[in-house]
Amino acid sequence: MLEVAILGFLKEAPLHGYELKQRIAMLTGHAYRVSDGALYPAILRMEQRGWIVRHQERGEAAAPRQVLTLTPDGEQELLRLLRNPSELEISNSSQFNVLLAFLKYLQPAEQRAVLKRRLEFLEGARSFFQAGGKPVKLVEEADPFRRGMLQMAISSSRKEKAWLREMIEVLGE
Amino acid sequence: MLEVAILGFLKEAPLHGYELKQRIAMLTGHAYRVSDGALYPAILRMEQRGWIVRHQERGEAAAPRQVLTLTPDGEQELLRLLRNPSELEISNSSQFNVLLAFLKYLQPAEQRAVLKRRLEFLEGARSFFQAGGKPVKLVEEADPFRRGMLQMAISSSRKEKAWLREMIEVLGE
DNA sequence: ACTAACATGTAATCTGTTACATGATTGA
DNA sequence: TCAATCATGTAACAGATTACATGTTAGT
Repeated sequence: MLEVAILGFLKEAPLHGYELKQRIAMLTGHAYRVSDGALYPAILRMEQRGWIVRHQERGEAAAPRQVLTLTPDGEQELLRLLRNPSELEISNSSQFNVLLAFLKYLQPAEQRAVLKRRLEFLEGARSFFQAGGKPVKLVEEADPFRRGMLQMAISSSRKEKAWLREMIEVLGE
Repeated sequence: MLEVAILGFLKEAPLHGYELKQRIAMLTGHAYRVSDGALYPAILRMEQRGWIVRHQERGEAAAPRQVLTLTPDGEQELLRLLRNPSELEISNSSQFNVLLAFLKYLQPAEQRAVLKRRLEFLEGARSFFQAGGKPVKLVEEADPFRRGMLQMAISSSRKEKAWLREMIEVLGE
């Protein structure tokens, strides 16, 4: 996820680490804040793999900025990651949203394939949420907190499925 | 998150590891599947800390089940975790949902405090989602994938805030 | 005969969190 | 003067992923 986000934002424009951190926080609605101890080692790793290069620039304040630019290899890696999402990236909303944020870089047929995988996941007879081990229907759930969860989950799932179906049709075949 | 889920489900009833895995998957709408390499070491850790005890039972098929029971210490730990959620657990929807699933074990005033923290997070002037570094309004977002993200995020956020306000009022003062 | 579900674990490796470490600029 | 924002990094530790390892039972 971190890697997709870094590569994705760098494809849009060269950025330095601090800026990446802010954009990732915004992208996820501040639900995920990258820590320095995750970000800077990740940048270093990706530099060593040849996906990004850095050049120094004097900072606005404080330490000099390490401006990061995507290499052709990095771009290929981004596309590869977007084309082949893991099960986690398909099933987890936050992870999937990161994919969605950079899906524009794929071809329509590839975009369609990713959206279809997400739709199939959501459509799967997964009857989520349960109390005593068995799936629970909204009306049967007595706990108001779980009722709330269920209600919100059902409503967002419905909305997302409708949107996915529409997009898949537009991207069309 | 894993620990809250394990302790929470075990407060409902003694369970073995495999069953815990299934319940956690259901709880999260299959968005999060605990791997064996995460679950069993976690169980061992929690046993060593005195939060759970195990007793063997012959398996229905396969290996003998290690049925896990919550100790009084484990129960205290669960309550402690529910009362003092981290920023991540407040800000991340999936994490927050796990809290919600076991919030019934807290006192109304404590429940209220947790819901209020979540509401404050959602209400914060965070203007989430962005394209070029600045917050973006729905109408200004050209990328259909990001538009979709934004739309769905706005709608679920609205729904959740309304629900939180209602619950907070019901829980009183 | 094979696959899925049942059931538990370990080991290598990777990644993340948290805390430490440093230091400049801007605004209250 | 103090806090916030800017800006980058390292180190100790905890935790997760993936693959390995083993074996049964029920259904097709």
